[in-house]
Amino acid sequence: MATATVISRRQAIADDLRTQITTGELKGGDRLPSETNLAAHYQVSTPTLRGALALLQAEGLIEKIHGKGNFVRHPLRRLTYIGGGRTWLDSARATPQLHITVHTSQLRAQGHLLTLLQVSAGTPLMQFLCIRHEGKSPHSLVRIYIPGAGPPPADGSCDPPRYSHGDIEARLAALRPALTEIRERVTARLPTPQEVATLRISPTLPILAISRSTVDDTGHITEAALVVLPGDRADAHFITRPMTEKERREG
Amino acid sequence: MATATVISRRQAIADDLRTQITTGELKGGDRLPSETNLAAHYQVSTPTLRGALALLQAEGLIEKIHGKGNFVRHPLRRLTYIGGGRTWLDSARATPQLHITVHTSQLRAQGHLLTLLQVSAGTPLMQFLCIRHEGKSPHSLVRIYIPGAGPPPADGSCDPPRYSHGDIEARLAALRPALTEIRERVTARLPTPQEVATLRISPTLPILAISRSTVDDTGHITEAALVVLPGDRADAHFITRPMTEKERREG
DNA sequence: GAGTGGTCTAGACCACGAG
DNA sequence: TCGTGGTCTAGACCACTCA
Repeated sequence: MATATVISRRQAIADDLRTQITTGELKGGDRLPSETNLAAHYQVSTPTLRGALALLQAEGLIEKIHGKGNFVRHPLRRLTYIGGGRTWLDSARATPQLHITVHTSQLRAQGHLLTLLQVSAGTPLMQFLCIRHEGKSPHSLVRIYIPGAGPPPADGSCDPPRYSHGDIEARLAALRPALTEIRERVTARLPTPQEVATLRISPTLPILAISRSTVDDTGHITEAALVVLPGDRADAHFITRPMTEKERREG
Repeated sequence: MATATVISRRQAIADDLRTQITTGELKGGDRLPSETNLAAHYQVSTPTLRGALALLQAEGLIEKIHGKGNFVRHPLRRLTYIGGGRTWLDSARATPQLHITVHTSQLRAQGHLLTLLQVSAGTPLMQFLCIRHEGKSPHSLVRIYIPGAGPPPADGSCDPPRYSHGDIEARLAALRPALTEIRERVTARLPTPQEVATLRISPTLPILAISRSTVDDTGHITEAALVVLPGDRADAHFITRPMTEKERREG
């Protein structure tokens, strides 16, 4: 019995659309026909057709935008996060057409931030929410936290002060000379519904999540960051010098 | 407008089942009620209920077995890969009940191994395929490659020589004093069908993949490894000492 | 308001596993 | 054979985008 390869309808449709995309018949930025039309064309019901599109979305080939349509993604520009504090500088140089929007806010430490920053609950924090864009599509997401209140707002205004990404770079660079080590914890997980929305990715597209703590020579954490990198467009590099014999015994 | 959190039916059901699992109301190995019964209990249609189960499967909480039912996975023992060459020693100590099976083979370099090991096609390699088990379930997977032929088989026998995991550790440790750096490239991706089979995981469970190259002081790669860690049961830590000013200028 | 995707329904039929 | 999960249908209704 050659039941070995029972190709489901959604697989067959996904295969067809995938070859149209990879052969260039459908180019990056193109809008697909509406799901209703596609369903009629392939003679399947809409849920089945949506199953096919979900596969393509999980592969990062298409982008679904509610109310507008399904769009072929531009060929993915792979970005490399570099560990050890050399993080965004190199990649920003390598791909200058990426731009970053920053939202600044102040909040008080709670939840997982307590362990990440090693502070007690209620400690004031500056949060920098940085979203990288490639063209009009969101690419990746970083939240940077710095303990201690930033410059207070002029009056009772709710608007936090505005910072550019350059400001943050400068501020982080200023912290560097005194630091003793950078700890980076890397996990692979599915995106949260929130991340699905802001990054417009599939709920089944793996996320490379990095939580980074920068420790100064007094043992305090001067900065922490939560980096969210969709797995289809980013990876991370770490280069480590070997420990000496002495370090290995003590470590 | 409080449209911010419209919880879908499948999310609500997944949340309910998830808390039942994490609180221990449903234990590892338990079989869930049939999808038809669950759908009746939650008063939803079967496709909706299956959507909820798909979420739990992607999180690694349940395992679907066609024709038998849906089963709660045994609680996951989280393991930490430590970068920079201190890789398996610490974690093995921390969880001694994990055991590792090693399959040794010889092959000739080709494909992606060429760039990983920086050798030319056809170079003989030793491959150590290490599978970690926790009890009877496979946990994670490492392939270690060392350029150069190992001890040749006694005669024409196809069986490669057998090594224990300790042998490999010893061999890697012997390489360490002369090495200059370890490069680790970390990605998040979906598992290959092969990995789905050998690790018995969901096709939508994110994988943390690490490819590691160990470079000696002559610039040659003495060892490389491909580490496959299911995202629900492992993460990776990297600790970096900061570069000096001199290093930063040169780097 | 017109058109789009997002979610859901209440069934149907097929494929697999075990007795 | 029976109960299970896997796939699919032909609609319905809601939410979002844009003119």
